[in-house]
Amino acid sequence: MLDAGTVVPCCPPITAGELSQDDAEKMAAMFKALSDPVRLRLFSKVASHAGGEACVCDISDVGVSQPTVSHHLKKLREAGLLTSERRGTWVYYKVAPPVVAAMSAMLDLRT
Amino acid sequence: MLDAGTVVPCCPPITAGELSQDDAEKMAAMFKALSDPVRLRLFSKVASHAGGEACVCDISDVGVSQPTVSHHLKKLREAGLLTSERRGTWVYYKVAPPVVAAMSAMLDLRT
DNA sequence: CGTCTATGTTGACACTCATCGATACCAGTG
DNA sequence: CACTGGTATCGATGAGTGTCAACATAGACG
Repeated sequence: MLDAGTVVPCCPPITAGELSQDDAEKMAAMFKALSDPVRLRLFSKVASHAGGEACVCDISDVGVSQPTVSHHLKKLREAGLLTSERRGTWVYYKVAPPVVAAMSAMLDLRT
Repeated sequence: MLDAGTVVPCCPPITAGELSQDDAEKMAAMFKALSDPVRLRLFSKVASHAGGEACVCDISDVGVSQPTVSHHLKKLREAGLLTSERRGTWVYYKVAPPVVAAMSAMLDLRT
């Protein structure tokens, strides 16, 4: 699939040195995934759900149509921030802790 | 100016609960500022510079034209991630720690 | 198999954005 | 004052993106 499960966190804190072109593109793609209000809300709904996991049906009331929700979830998946799994009728999304941790660590300003 | 110095960090870790529409829009705007490779590189150059501060002339070799660099720095300023100050001939940009810290804290997955 | 519900995909459209050349603004220096 | 170098703004353009309606797919159930 397009799950981008191979995305590997890459970078030390920004204070540690300039990003390479490559690293900048990788990290920018992750930030871009969270750069839309609808995606941020979907992401927060999954992350704050019990076990960091939620069914699409539990989180899809964000004010846009169902295809749009699906589209945004795909973006979050491709960015490596979420993973998805089908269990019977429903599809469950859960957060990918390593990737999120990499973003958080990059913005850590402690020297 | 448009410095958006009034942008206030708002949000607890995503694991703590769903974001409101308003908070989602605020945070999305910050993430969007870092969602471009050129901006990320500019930001990392400033953040990794001595004192978290750098002259535009020190950081503008990112492979795009001077107007484009200026445009991206403006975006980072408007998002509240950087502040700027003119000192004589040169303009210096420095990181805005509270805003960056808010983004980092939001992605903290500890429960 | 047929049907129903949940989710993903496609195609189209309006809108935003990154980029550049040209130009304007600002502060020294002569 | 004119001139020069650093930075910001403007206008245009091509690429990218969020959104929806329509359709497709997948599993459950009879």
